[in-house]
Amino acid sequence: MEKFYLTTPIYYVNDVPHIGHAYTTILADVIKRYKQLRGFRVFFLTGTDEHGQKIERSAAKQGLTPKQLSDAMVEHFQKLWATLRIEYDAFIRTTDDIHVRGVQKIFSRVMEKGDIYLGDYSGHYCISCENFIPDSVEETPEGKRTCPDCGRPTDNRVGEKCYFFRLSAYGDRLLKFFEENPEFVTPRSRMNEVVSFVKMGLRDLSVTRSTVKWGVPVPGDPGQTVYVWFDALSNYITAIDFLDEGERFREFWPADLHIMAKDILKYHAVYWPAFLMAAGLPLPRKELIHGWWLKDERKMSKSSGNVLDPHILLKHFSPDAIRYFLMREASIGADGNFSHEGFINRVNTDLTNDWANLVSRTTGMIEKYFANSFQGGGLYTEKEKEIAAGYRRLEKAVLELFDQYQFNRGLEMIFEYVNRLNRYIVETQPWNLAKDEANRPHLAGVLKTLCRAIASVNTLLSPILTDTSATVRLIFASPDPGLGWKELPEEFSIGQGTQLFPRVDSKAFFAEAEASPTRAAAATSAKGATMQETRIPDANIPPQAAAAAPSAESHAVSQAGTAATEGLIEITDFRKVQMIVAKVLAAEKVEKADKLLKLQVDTGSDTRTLVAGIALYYKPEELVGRRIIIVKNLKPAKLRGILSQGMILAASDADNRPYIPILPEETPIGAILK
RNA sequence: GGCGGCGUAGCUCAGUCGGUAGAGCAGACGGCUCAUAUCCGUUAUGUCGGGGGUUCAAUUCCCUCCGCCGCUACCA
Repeated sequence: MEKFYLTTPIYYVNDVPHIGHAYTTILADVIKRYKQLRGFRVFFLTGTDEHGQKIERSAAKQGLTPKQLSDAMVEHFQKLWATLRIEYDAFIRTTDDIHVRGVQKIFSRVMEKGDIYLGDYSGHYCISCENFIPDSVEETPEGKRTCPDCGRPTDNRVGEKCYFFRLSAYGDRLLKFFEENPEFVTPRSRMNEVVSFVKMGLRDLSVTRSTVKWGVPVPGDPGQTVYVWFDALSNYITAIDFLDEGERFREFWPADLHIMAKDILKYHAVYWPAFLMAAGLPLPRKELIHGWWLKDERKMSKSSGNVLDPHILLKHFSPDAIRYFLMREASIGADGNFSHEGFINRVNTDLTNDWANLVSRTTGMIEKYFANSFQGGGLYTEKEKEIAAGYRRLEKAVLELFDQYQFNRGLEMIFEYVNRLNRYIVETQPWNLAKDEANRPHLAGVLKTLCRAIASVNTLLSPILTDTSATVRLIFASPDPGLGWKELPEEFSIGQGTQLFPRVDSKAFFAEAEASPTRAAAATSAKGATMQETRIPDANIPPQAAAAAPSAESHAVSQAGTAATEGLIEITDFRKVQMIVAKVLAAEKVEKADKLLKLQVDTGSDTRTLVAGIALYYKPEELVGRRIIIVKNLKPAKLRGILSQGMILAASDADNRPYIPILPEETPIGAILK
């Protein structure tokens, strides 16, 4: 029996589980059950990431130890997984002893090999981001540096020593591996992203922190703790007894499938394989990258308050309905869109009207015409044979799709067949056959064919519809849970039919959903399932209000949309942009950059650095002493390693040549433009 | 700015290695009554993002423009 080892990311416990976590984990569970159906010996791992300063702090805030906080959060996750019928084989916590010691073992091994070295780093460090400031970030006149990620000034030199992983040495080996295993990352577009990332060159990675106490101590150097990725990614092997390289490890490693959302691709597809190469371990076979769930076309986020809490769905829908919707509605790789209308529609149409109703009308007729028990044989025509043949064709096609994790397309085909069965009932008209005693054998043949078809289809649905498939199996007394056309005997009885999927009344649902204050309880960031959320040092989550999604206001306006108001903004929108007068104190060209000028400006309230792409047209000395207009509240961004805290306003012609408005000498510095 | 992808019925999407397009949902009409007012059949609509080119013929190939998404950058 072939083995199959699959994993979800371990979820960071700074937040309660949201729909993104649920999606990843349900997907994993569906794959597990499907693989079992195909005869694999499956091991399914999930868990939680519990280390880091963030946990340390929020625990302190609540008067708890980090472990106590983690324990409470872990309970949330495990409860939800149980409710959603997730059957994992192991739940790893990074605070587990087996993990801590396992990480230390890998660390030591890589260090002995020489790929982890003690760096003599004496630069700046940002405490809040737990990150080093690269040397390319220049010092301010006061000897401070600004963190490129959060914009906070810092002159901390706490990280004078830390350990680095020699990632730079693995670029070629990674590229070779990608070339030989083009299917390593699925879908292909994600593989391409990884390849181009590696081709741009890799820098060594700091893998420890002396500032973080809540973590795995570095062996032989307890002042240092192992940092995020080295700690977290290792769970995939520590959980299966890497520590003593026990039977489970020897049996299941390498993993056959790592599942994750797109935001942690780089860490899994670049760092993780490199770590494993360094440790001399085989690499995982495949990584499946899925998209995020959008809510009504918009990204879910705490700030938008549109995060979807699985618990609210569970109040109205069965776990099967939720599992079905998530698997049916999004194709792997693309972002899925979640709307309550779409959800209700999908569940009512497919599950209630088509599938449950098919079961219901079949059981109803068997009860009515045969008192739930078939005695004697049946008459079978070409049509009945075609139903069986149709199932065999269906199963072949569906297995091919499921093998590629294309559950949405497989389910689509299954429901085409369900429709075929409903049509078959109309074509054969059992209620008319029942009127004439002479037709009894044919009537029996029709209904028994339906039983066999339903029992067969039910198996295909069983990885997704865990509860109802068990019920259906009971009703039709089909003992064999395996695949294939179910050859039920000629004489058998069925159980009492039940209502598999109660119809959800959308009006009632919305009335209730509007009334319940969804936001408060479960406000969380709802990227897909992310291993680390805020532990990702350079996660680059795009700012919410920025280009991607229209703001609520502008959306509403365009919806209301007469032509006259199209594209117009409210005065409140305008006021969000703080434009002020600033004086240029100093200007210089940025090294190794043709177009960039670095400016020091006085904003009236502070002195800050701006970088502007104007070097082709303005000389530094032209600008010094001038009063210009800047956007003060623009999110800082690093350009060429320099943090730009704002933006110069300039007119721009068709060739992108800038024309900077220069204000009169007497304009007060810091004056607001409005 | 670079690389990649996308833009097809009111909605969600499939598809065409060139011969003017489909599936589900929503809509309209009809049929059945076994079933959770469910099921089955018939059916309207699309200048297949705009423009140009190659061709007997383009939605499908090429160019260009517009819009959107992803990664990335000396956009901020």
